[in-house]
Amino acid sequence: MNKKIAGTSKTEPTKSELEILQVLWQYGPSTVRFVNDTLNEQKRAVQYTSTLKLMQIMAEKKMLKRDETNMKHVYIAAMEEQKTKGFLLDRFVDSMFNGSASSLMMQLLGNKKTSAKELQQIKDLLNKLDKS
Amino acid sequence: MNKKIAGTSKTEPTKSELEILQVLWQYGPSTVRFVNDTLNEQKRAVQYTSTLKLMQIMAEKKMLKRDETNMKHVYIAAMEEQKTKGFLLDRFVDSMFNGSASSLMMQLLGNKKTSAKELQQIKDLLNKLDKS
DNA sequence: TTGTTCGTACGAAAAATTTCCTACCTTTAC
DNA sequence: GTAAAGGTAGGAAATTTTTCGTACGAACAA
Repeated sequence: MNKKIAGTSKTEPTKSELEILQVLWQYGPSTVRFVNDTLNEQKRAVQYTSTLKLMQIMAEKKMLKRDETNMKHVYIAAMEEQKTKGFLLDRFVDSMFNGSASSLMMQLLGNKKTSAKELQQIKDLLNKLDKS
Repeated sequence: MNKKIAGTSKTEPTKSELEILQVLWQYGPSTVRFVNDTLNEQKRAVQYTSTLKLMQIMAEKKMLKRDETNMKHVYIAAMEEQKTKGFLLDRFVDSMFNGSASSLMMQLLGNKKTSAKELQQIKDLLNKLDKS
């Protein structure tokens, strides 16, 4: 009746946590200062200590590792980018499109004018899959 | 300072709200009882009054409309399925894949989950886009 | 009638998430 | 040396989201 999917780890990043992960994935191991600056620049206003606190929590949860040898601690994403994105994407497709990738594509292509270049890349991708 | 949410159109369903929207999109106008039963069957254990409360809140926020002519109120999704899904998908792609549809595809197809049939449907879709 | 079942309304608690204040230490500039 | 700048830790508050208890009215069967 109320079944959980086997293997679903409890490590599910919240929205803010995901933002931080994105920065670490994109730029690699970083200090809190750098992450915070990047967030403020790319996303939204947020206080230094808020980012700090969140990253500390994430480290506790083992989402991040950190190098404390220096005073400026350096944080590293402990969740793999591909795995995490794959997991989240799967769940997104499941809950929003009944697990149908083509439904998602339809929505994606119908909704937004995807550039010709994007389209071509997708086609190439599909062709590659054919041949392998 | 702010007392009402009504005007503040924050068109962003939470996780639970989205679950309810899905039921209404899938089955059309429904009573709380039906939605609650469906959630318990398809998703997870949740008390009737919890679902009721949430749907009342959603009605306040204008996410749902409701017909009160009968004792059993009937709720209707006020957010369009396509629009909402499109919006959420866009945001998902933007935040997770830098807005790149092909990156998303790559990730999606890299996951073993996509069937051959799905692949074919996606190809057909792309071909259709070519011709139009 | 009467009691059981099913419905809504409302308040508030509980839980989850996010934010920031304060204390205190280290490094750097002068 | 001293002050300013920049760092961490931790607690607590603020917010958002979710859950549920309680009250009470309507429907319905016996």
